[in-house]
Amino acid sequence: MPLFKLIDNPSSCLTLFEHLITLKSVAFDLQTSSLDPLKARVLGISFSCKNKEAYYVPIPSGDKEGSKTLSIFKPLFENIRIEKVCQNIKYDLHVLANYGIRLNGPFFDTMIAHYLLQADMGHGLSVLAETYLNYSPIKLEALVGKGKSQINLLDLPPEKIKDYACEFAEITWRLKERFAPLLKKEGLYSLFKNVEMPLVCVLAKMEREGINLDCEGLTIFSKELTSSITKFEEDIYSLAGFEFNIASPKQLGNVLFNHLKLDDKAKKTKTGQFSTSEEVLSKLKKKHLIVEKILDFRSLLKLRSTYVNSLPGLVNPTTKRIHSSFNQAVAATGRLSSKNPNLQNIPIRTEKGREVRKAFVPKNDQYLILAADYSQVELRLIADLSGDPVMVDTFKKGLDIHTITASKIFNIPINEVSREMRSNAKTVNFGIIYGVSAFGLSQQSSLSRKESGEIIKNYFETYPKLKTYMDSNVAFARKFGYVKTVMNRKRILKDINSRNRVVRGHAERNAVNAPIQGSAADIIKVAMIDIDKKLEKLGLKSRLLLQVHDELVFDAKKDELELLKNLVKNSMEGAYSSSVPLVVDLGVGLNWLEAH
DNA sequence: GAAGTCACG
DNA sequence: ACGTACGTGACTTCA
Repeated sequence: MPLFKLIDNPSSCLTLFEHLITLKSVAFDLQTSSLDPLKARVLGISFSCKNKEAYYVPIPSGDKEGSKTLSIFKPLFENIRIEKVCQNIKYDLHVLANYGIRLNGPFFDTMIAHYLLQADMGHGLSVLAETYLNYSPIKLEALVGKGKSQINLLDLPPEKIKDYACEFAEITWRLKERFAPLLKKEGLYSLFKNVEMPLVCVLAKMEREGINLDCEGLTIFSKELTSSITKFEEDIYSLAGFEFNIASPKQLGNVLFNHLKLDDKAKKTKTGQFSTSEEVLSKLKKKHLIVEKILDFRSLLKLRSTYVNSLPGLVNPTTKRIHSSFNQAVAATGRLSSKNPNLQNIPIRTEKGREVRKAFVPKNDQYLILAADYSQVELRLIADLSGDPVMVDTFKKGLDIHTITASKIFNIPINEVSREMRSNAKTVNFGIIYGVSAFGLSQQSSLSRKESGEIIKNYFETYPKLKTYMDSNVAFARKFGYVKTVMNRKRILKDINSRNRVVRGHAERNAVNAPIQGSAADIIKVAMIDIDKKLEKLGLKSRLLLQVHDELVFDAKKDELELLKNLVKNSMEGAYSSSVPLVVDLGVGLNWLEAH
């Protein structure tokens, strides 16, 4: 039987603290009043630093006393010599920050450790315990119930929480013991120690900082959208001859293909329904006036529901800012993701969409928005990694890669490259990163399938080492079952030797794409850590707010602007030494759109 | 809760 | 003859 002990009086708290402070590493877990890290209060802390042993310290309710118990452990949390072992440490970082406690590293986050070991599996504590410790932990549900009758941990006495909380910390401890040697064995320890763990703090700061939103602007825009939407709705009903729910793909498909018979061999989705996707509808524009109206209607509806109407509701009433959360352990390639709200997919491609981006504004009139983005970072990386002399040369000379590509694949002088040619070349360049096929390229561009095939052939003749590089990635994956990035991040490709060619094809494209997308992710993470360190060291007021894969967004204090621009550019461009220069473009403005 | 669609890099 | 570009998250409909 494990030793799980309830520590519920001041003197035993002190004894526990005096023990823990002598250790090199401590696992802990917080029980809290809310899943929202910015408002959660601590109800209890469990500690473990030994197999089969853990302690649960309940925090009495009422802020004053809560702070008192927490303050006993504050020197432990802030000690920079004691490793803190947690499952999803960013959450604990936030909750302790709510009490003015700064949780200091070194950190060992078991969730992120496992993300590096097996990116495309789940990283929840119970899955990990089952997989690595052959043990099924008590479910939170067993304590608080589920659905409507779910209660808050607040309403449970400490004795009922003790076993659950102790177990959580003890499992976290044991997972660390498993994962630390595995990370070393797999060559992932440096990425873990020097990139992912320091990044946790940076992300926590970004989330806590939030970003300012111009809600009034959005309210006005929402009214505009609504009147356009109503107009389109009326037009669509009259063109169809009756009313229906345009937002229902099922009803829409019925109207377009059964009533109006716009296409005899209309594409179906995998469930047998008519597809009404933008891709399908775009090709039917010429057949009937209704089609374009539907496309416009849908794009406006999307803007209104996903952004214009919902973002203001996500402004935190206390801070008056939007606090997204950045997930460090979901994207299989090593990228971050953003949710609640997702600030990595704010519109920019259409005129109406850009109105949304305008609503992201500086903290106050002493600040501006600074946006810094890597120019074609993935193509530069593929040039670097393949060592293709033609592509490397193009970037070294600072030439426009898409124009040069067009000139070479269409075999015409640079100054005769048309807009359409450049655009097609750009599509091919992107296609390369994704693992092109003639079909895929023809879908994305104005080219036929045959033309696409020829262009891909030309492309690889132009950049011969790119083909070699892509093939070698696939061959590597076949042999070892994974591919890796410049910082040794791995992506396991279990289907790379599958007998099913669709499944295998997907894995093969991943073998090409993951090292590129993942390396770009590694590099911007290094830059973020470096920038954060410098902002801190110089005591600047400017703040990193968002990361959008190849872009960083800042609240830039006006009197720090020049300094900040230099600092950011240098950190980003210097985050990786490549045989081709990494180039960062900077933009400044009164909102996020202007900063581009 | 799955499916379809669409916003971004 | 097959199915077909990489990675995410959020909203609406509908069973």
